[in-house]
Amino acid sequence: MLKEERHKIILREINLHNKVLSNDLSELLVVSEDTIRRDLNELAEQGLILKVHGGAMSKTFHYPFNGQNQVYALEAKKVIADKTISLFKKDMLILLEGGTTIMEIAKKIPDDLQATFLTVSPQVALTLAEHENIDVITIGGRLAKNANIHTGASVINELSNIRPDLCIIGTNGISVQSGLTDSDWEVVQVIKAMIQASRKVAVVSIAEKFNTVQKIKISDITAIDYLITELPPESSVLSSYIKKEKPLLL
Amino acid sequence: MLKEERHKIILREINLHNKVLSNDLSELLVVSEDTIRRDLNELAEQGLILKVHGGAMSKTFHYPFNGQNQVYALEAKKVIADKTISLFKKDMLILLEGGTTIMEIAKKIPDDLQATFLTVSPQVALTLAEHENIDVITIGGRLAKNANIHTGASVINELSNIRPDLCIIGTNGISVQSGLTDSDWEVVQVIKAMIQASRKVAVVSIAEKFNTVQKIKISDITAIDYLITELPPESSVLSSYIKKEKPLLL
DNA sequence: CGGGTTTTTGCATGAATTTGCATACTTTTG
DNA sequence: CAAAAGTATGCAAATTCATGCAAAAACCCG
Repeated sequence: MLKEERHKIILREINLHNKVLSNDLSELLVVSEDTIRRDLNELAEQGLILKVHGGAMSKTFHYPFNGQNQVYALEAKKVIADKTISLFKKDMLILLEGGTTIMEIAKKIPDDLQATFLTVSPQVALTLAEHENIDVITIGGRLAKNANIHTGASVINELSNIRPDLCIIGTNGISVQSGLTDSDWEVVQVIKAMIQASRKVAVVSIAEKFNTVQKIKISDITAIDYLITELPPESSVLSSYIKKEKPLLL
Repeated sequence: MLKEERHKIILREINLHNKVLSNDLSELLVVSEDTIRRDLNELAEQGLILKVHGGAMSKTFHYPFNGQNQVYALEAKKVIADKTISLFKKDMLILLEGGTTIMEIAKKIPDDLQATFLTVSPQVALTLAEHENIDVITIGGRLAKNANIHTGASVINELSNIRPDLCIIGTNGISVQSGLTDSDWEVVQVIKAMIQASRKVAVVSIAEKFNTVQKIKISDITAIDYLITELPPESSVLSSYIKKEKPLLL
C-alpha cells in the first residue's frame, strides 16, 4: 500500500466521520500504529487535519465564525480581558455573558486553565470550546437576534439552579446614579438572574461607556464585586463609583 | 516494446486502478524497474500522473479538498439542503442537529419562511439567527468538543419536553444492516432523544457515507421518515434501504 | 543497406525513504 | 497517584530512488 493511498483513505475517513482513532486506522489499513501516527502528523503539517491525542479530527468544525467584523476599541478590550482572566482560578465555575468584550476574554483564556464555564452566548461557547482544558456548558433558550444571547424563562429558570463562583457581564450603560442599564428587556432579565445566581459579580466595560444610561435598569453598582476597565484602578473617572470599598477596581 | 506503448499502458492502469506500483508494472511490462521509474517520471513531468514513493497515482483522484478548512463535498451538501428545505412549511417546529450538512441547510433557509427552529448546535443557532422571520431556540448543555453540539442529561431531558413536527439529523454512518450509527456515545444519546421526541424524522447524508458503519447504534432505518441524499430518489444505491415504502426518498 | 548519431535500457553504486520495533516519555483515566 | 493508553525517538531492515555508465536498440540520411 502506497503512503499517499493511505493518506487519501485517512482524509476520506475524517471528512466523512469528523474524527478517526489511530487504532481503528491501523486495523483498517493493516499497518502499525506508528505508521498511522506518522501519516497523521504529515497531514496535520499540511494543515489538512487536526491532530489530537489518540487520532485526528476534521478542521472544518473549528472556527467557522472568525470572519467577524472589526471590533470597536479592540485594544482596550484586550487589556480588560487580561485583567479579567487574572480572576480565574483552577476548578472555578464561571458564568459568562455575551458581547465583544466577553469574546476577547474567551479568546485569551490560557490553555492550561482548568475550569468550567457557563455561558448564554453561542459565540462565547464556541470560542471557549477551542481551549482544551475547560468544560463548556451552554445555557440554552430563545436566541435574541440583536444581542445573540439566549433569553427567556428557561434561561432564568436554569440560572436559578446554579451557583457560579464568578459571573462576568459586559454592560451597555453604567453610571453612579442609575447603576447598570441596558435597552433590551429580555436581556436585562437574564443579566439580573445571572447576578442573582453568582457568588461574585464582575462587570467589564470600556471607559467610554461610563456615565451612560440606557432605558432599563439591571442593578445598582453596589451589587458588583469587581469593576474592570482598560484604565488603571486609580483613574479619576472610576473613583466616584466606589462606596465602602466596593466594587474592587482592576 | 516502445516507450510510448508502455506509457499508454501505464496511463490505462492508473486510470483503471487509481494507482500503480513500480514493481507490478515492471513485471507486467517485462522491463526493469529503472525503466518504469523513468517512465513514471516523464509522465509526471507532463503532469499526467502523480509520482509517489513506490509507484504513481491518478491526479484527478486527488481529492475534493480545494483549499483548507473547506467543507467536504460542499456541492452535494447544497443539493441536499435544497431538497430538505422543501419539507419546511410555515409555523412548523423544526429540530436540527449539527454538522456541516445541517449548516448548509441553515444557511439556505428562505428568508420569508416563518417557523421555529430548535437546535443543539451553537453554530447552527447562530446561522439560523441570520434569518429575520424565524425563531431560534438553543437547547443548551455541555458542549461536546469534537462534534460541537450540546450533550448530556439536561439536553435529553429538555428534548423529552418538546414535540417538534420534524427533526433533521445528519448521520455519521448509515447502512441497511446496522441502521444509523455514530462513534460518540454522548452524541448518540442526544440523537436518540431527538428521534424519540419528533413526529417525523429526516436523515440527511451524502451518498459517500452510505454503507459505512460506526461503533454505536443510533436507530434502525425503519425509524426514519425521510432519507435525503444528493442523488435522485430512483438511484440504485438507495433502493435497498426501503422497506414498505419507508423511508421516503427525496 | 550501412555507418554514425541519438535514444533507450539495464546494471552497479550509494543515497534516501519507509516501516516496525524497542525504549523512554507524556497524557489520560479511573 | 497508579495503570493504561498514546506519543516521540532512535535504530535497523527492507525497499525504492538517483546517478553515471556502457551496451543495446532505434533512428536518420545518403
